[in-house]
Amino acid sequence: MMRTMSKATKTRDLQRTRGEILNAAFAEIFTNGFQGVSIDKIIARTGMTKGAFFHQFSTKMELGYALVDEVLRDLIKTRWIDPIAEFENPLDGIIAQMNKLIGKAPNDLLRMGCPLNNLVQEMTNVDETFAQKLSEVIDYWIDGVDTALKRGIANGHIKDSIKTRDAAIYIVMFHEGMYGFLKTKPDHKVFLSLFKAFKQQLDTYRA
Amino acid sequence: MMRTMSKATKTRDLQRTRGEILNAAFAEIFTNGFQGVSIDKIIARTGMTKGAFFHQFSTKMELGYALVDEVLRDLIKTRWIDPIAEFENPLDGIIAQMNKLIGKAPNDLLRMGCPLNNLVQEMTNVDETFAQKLSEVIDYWIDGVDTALKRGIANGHIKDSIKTRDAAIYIVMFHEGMYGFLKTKPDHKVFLSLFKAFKQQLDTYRA
DNA sequence: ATAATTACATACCATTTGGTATGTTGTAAA
DNA sequence: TTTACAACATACCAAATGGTATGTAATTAT
Repeated sequence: MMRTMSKATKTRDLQRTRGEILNAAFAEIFTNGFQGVSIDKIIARTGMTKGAFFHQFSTKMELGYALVDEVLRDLIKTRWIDPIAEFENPLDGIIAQMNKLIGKAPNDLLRMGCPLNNLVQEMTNVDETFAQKLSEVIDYWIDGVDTALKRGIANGHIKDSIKTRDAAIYIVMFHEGMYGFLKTKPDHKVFLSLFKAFKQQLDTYRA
Repeated sequence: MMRTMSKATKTRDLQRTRGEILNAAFAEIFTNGFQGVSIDKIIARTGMTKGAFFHQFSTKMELGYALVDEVLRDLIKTRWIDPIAEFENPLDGIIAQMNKLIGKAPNDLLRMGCPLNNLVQEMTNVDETFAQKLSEVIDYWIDGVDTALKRGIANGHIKDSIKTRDAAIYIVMFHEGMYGFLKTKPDHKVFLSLFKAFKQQLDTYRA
């Protein structure tokens, strides 16, 4: 019969271990890039061994794929899609969230860029499967924005003449472009300058 | 006395060798990233040996620095700055060049992105000197656009109320953002969608 | 013409890398 | 309680990596 664990915490837990490895990998890859990180460094960060690693992932590439599917996708959802739903006017939500997550980020965080965008730029040309999975997350993001904009139209906050998919593409591209650009110039003045142009564009969508 | 070379072409030429290595490195790094490329692969492409390589560059990093300083900077000048000067209205020049170099590029080239942006995203967080040198090239680009816009104001094509540096930052960011975004979605429709928004923004600068 | 130097070639090396083979022990079903 | 397997740990390996030491021939200065 099925028994949920009792006594002390289990010392061996497949999913927990997987999560810890993915977290360590995320941090390492975020700062050094996928190709700049070794499996040894990742497991060193977790305190585990190669046995644990290769029990979860058959190759380094598989770890990368899992990271995109299981971590990055969720990150986009949590940071850029779900919060927008809290706003009655999705345009205000998008603007508020950009200001919160990018505009108010410290400079050393800005220099690290966007985990998703970093991988897109590094890996798209290197590995086909990587490219596909990253593209799926981008699409997921675009779809999320698209849906939010459609809600804005139904809400009466956005002109119904606006082509929501085109607008969503612009919005996502601007997020990633901004992230990428601020890596070289992690300056609040630069953010404000770009932010202003972004808001102007979004204003043209308003009903 | 100084004699320019005669007879056959010199078999040994420091600058020529350096150029060949830099060209091979550029191609390799463009497709695999800096960290994804080995010195062996670069010299294999040139047909030279390690002796030649390390006579020019003391480390792999030094090659990267030289690539930014001696190749990427010139690429930006040739592709994105000089051509604009041919147009009386710089805004038209910027738009025409974007359409020419990105809009009319084949899909497999679009998937490779921008050599400069690729390196920015990959290396800024990895190596401080790399970040600095890349930042200098970005600044060089921004300065070039800034100068062009100022000429547009003097020309009477651009409103003199426009803050040219802010506009230049927006323009350069949009180029790199577009390049980066099209890596995941190398689709002409997507280009047109973004291109339209870009042109709309530039229209707000016109006198 | 000769010597000195520079531009490269060759051979080699310590370390790191992704990956494997094999052991050991916690855990759950029978 | 035993059995069986799953979740790891340990030890090891071939290949690739960045880099060096040293040799040699082309070029330049004397």
